[in-house]
Amino acid sequence: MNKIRTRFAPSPTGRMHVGNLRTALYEYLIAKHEGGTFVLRIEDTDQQREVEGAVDIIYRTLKDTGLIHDEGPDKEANYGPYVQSERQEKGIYIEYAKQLIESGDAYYCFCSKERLDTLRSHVGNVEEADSEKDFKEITKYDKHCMKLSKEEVNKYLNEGIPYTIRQNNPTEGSTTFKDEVFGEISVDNSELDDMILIKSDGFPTYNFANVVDDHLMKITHVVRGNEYLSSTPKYTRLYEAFGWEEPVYVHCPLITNEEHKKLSKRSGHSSYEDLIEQGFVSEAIINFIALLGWSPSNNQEIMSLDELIELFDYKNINKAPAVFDMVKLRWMNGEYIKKMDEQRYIEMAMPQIKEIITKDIDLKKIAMLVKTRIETFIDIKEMIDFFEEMPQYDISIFTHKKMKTNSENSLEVLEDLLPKFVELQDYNESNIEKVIKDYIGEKGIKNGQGLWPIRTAVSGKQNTPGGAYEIMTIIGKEESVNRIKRSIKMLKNSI
RNA sequence: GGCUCGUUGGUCAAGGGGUCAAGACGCUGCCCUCUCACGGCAGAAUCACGGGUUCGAUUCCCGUACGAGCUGCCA
Repeated sequence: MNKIRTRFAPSPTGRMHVGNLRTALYEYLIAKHEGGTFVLRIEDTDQQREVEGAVDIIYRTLKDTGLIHDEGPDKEANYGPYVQSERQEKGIYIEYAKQLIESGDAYYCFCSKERLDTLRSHVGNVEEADSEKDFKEITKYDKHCMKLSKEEVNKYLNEGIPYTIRQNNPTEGSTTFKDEVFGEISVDNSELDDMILIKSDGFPTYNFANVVDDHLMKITHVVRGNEYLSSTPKYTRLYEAFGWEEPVYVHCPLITNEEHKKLSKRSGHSSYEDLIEQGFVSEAIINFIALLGWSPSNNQEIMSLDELIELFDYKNINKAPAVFDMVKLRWMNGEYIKKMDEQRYIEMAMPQIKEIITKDIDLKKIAMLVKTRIETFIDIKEMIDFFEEMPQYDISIFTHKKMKTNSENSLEVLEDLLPKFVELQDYNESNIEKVIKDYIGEKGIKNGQGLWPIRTAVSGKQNTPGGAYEIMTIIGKEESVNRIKRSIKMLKNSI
């Protein structure tokens, strides 16, 4: 059996869409599972849409996610160039297109945009239409230019009239292809439009370049989104016209938003970069999208890239579209943060912490306090603001039913303990704990009755990461004492 | 509109002619606990509908409904 070769063929139009990332992931996994080759090819055939710097984003994303390609523009091997505009310059596509013209499987088309417009027929009635969907244009080229004689074609060519080259599809019979996920699919040839192979600017269309390059680069498995399922029969015709062997097709189910619509740029989490900016971890993103439309036979959910390579089998990719569930991604990200080794965690958490805290206190300790409490790094900020500055708060939070606390007994605890903290020479966590524990023991009260008032007094919040000891240690003696004094004052005023 | 595809809890999903229809997220409750979180335990919640085939259909077939994708000199 031939060695598997898959390819990731993005067009450099901006950030990496998660749908594309998942396709890249599956392509990588399919290749690596079998020890095959993963190729990167840049499809920059649309000069209009090309965005500067987008190629760098592609490189960076693949590197950051660990989807390392074996061949590509930066890793030339035997099948280069790996950039379609460079291949176009070499005349590769036009050469193959002409071959098709020779065999009668393609033809020159000189139709103007205006003529093409008149071909569009409207379906539905504007007045009756509920939405634009109900009023759609349908187009199918009428093979007008196929009737041109060879002389006419040459004449137009010599005159420099702009032209495209179109595929000549049969109008009768049907075309069948096999997809590994969706099975056999047949379409009537009458449905097949004579799609454009070479655009009037000389560039190939995506569809044509794809077929030519995949063949030339010996790609064995074509993995792509389900949105290409409908155009695949036209690919089949192309392979047939060339007499080339068709690759194995693996069409992946769509990824949708909560509204079950194809994930769009507007969704806010549609690109890898968006997700990173929102505090997600690369590994978690990869893990999560791997599970969108696929699951391993052992039912494992948390998987490293290596485990994915081991477990991945495209035979059990799903057909149904999958909703991108932000809530589950958040959970998974939290799992990765909890498991993360300390050094890397601190490194990633620190920028967030420094945005909130300017004081010279133990930031690392704060970081460790929130490690099991966050799902994304962005979550840190709102949790730790009280370390920087005591928030405005209402004394009603001293009252807690389960802790059996209220303003009166909280005041008592604070007044009893304040002098002890003031006296405390070595103000560290274990000493603070000892003071409080001793006091609780002497008074014969529950832990909660002693600790709730203190934690509340030094934080001004009902919920905090960490308990009284940790917070007091971090903010230090002076600040602790000041905050307790302030709370005592508030309590006195209200009683 | 046409073509193509899809439909197991709210979401991701396993399964597949006879099951109490896995698991995970989320949700609810309990335990742990100085709060929140972590961790542990428990619970509610699913085979779109209608016909077949069959002793038996969530599973196979056909329709219907609903949803989605495509219908570009975009990819």
